[in-house]
Amino acid sequence: MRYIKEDNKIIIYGLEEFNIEHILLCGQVFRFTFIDNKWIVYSVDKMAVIEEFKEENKAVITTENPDYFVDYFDLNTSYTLIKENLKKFNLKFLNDAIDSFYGLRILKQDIFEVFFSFLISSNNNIKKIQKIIERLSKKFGENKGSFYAFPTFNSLRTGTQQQFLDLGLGYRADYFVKTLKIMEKNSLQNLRLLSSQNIKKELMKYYGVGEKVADCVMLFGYNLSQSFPCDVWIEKMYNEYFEKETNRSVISKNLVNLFGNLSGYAQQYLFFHIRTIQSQKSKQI
DNA sequence: GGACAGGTGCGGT
DNA sequence: ACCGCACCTGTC
Repeated sequence: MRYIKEDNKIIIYGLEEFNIEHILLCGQVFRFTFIDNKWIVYSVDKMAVIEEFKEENKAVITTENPDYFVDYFDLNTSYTLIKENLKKFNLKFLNDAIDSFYGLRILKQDIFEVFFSFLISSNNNIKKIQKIIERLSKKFGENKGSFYAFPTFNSLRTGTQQQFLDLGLGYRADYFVKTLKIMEKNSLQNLRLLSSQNIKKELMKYYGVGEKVADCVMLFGYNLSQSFPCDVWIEKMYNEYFEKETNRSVISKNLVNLFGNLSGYAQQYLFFHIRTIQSQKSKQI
């Protein structure tokens, strides 16, 4: 895939490695909207407008921060290579998933935003998570004119349990209060320097962070692709295509052993695939 | 109404 | 270590 960076835009040639719907709808990111045939993506205090031109096989990203979004969309990584390597496993359902969601990419998101987004995600669905984050940004984030920035730590730590409850966090309000308290001493940035095993251990010390959320933060925030977040959907997939196993920790470990540093990519293709199949099934009924 | 959702912490073994 | 259970809240 080739791209050209200009003052206020990035032009991407080759949609086989960049499909904005596949990128945004695979569950890794929550702040985006679709207006007038264009996608708008928000990251921390920045925004980008993405428009695809299928007939010309190109996409145009308009933004005041092209450098930031080249990194955010990980445009210097070849997904053609990743897909080739994943296909070497000769798993039909994985190959089908890759063919269906060919233009998917794992975003390099801000660690703080990822952390708190996935702290909300426990026992929760994407739509609800998006609404909570929207309200959270409006309440605690900086007003940027056309949108609200994701809250900063200093802003969020002024929040009370009642305020978080009012935003619809439910029992996760407690996760926020306690985790923000812990975070006054340990910063997320410092964890970057540790081994992946220790990062996971440290992440799980925060209240409300279990293995699944930790794996998501590792994959989407620290870009450690040797992570395979296992939720109900991956569990279903594993039981259907691999073997019967109900312990999600075991499933995750087995899949990381199989896919190595391609785990995160395999997870995204498979997750999207199994969820799409499931929602098609429920529409038929 | 009641079951369920993209998990986690807690209290039992 | 390994289970089973309760849990806010919106949606079907």
